[in-house]
Amino acid sequence: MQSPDSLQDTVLHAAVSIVATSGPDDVSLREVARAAGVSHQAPYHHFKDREGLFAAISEQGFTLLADSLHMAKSPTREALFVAYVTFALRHPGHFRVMFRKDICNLEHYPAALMQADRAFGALADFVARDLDETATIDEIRMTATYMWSVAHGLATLLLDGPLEKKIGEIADVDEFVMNVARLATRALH
Amino acid sequence: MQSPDSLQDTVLHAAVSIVATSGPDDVSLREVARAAGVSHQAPYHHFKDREGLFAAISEQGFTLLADSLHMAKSPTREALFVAYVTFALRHPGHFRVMFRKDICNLEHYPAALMQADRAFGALADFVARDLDETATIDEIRMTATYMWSVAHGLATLLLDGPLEKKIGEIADVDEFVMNVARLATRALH
DNA sequence: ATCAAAACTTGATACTGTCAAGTACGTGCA
DNA sequence: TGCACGTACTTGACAGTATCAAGTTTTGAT
Repeated sequence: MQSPDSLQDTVLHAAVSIVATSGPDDVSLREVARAAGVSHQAPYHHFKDREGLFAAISEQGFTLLADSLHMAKSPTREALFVAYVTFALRHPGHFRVMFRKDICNLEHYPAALMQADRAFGALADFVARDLDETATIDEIRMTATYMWSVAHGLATLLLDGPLEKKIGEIADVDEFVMNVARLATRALH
Repeated sequence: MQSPDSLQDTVLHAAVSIVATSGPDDVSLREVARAAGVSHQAPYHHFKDREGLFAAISEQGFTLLADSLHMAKSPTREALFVAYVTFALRHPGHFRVMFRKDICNLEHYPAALMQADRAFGALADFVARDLDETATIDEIRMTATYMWSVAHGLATLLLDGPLEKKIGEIADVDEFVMNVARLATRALH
């Protein structure tokens, strides 16, 4: 995207790029150091360890996602779906890390956790506004879980799953996502 | 589960167990070799390399999943959902590998791919039978994608995602899954 | 009994994350 | 000006890893 200046940005950018093309397992601190033209230990001054690097990617990713979801002013249900899936497809280098608790447990990174909560808050707020006032807490929670599941499932299946190879056959991916979104929202009254 | 006898089974079992508790990244061929009490190179006689080991896990997992989905004789829509999610929660050591294309590209493992197709075929067949005859190919494909997305999204969010920490609060996980399934199927007429 | 293949071992190489100890440099302060 | 100190970075070392190569043992069919 941009041309980063600080080593911190350079390393982060290189790592996201590797995740986007290969996956998190192929991110090596020594390789991003080489990519930045510095010694193998230089990145450790900006990230505590490998997990810290992934935490930074997660935080940036959830910030972008939360912004995307909040951006949709007076969104429709379909618009939220599409925003979620679109984020995943346009930022694979972030999305592939954000939910990988095994490589980065967000519980240990409050700043990242806050951005994650902000993203999920956008969905919860929408659902609370969208359902009529007779809805119980359980109904709201169930509905939010449902919406999130569809969007997350579709995003992961499109991005890395068996649907990926069929994307080529789909003329307009955005329209396909929108159609699934329309189908999904039919479950809500 | 069982007490495996052959080294191949022992190694496979140990790997699945590590994935279930820690994740695929913590699977080391040397560690499973140690667990089996053999030299660090012994596993290579049964699996071409690390990816081959994951392919074997995937094949076993998709076999189990396909069996589960086919097992549900004259299934309801909800039963299929529940079967999928239940499989993920009861076989995390398999499920966490089956969709990780970065550590194991099924395209290179025909036997595993066949089991995967068998699992997805179960869903596709059901959808084709479930929709009325006026449904177009696109509608069938869209519906199958939708159902799969909900089930897959819910499974991953429950297993590894932010919903996991809330599982404790959910009195009856099976009932919770069933309720989401009921909500999801309301989208289908 | 023999012989070839399968199952397994030992050894080496190149990579990784990370600890430990250094060096270079800018900035505030006396 | 000089000097102390923290930040950014380097060099070096260690243990762990996947995997190649080459050996040895075990086994099973003829």
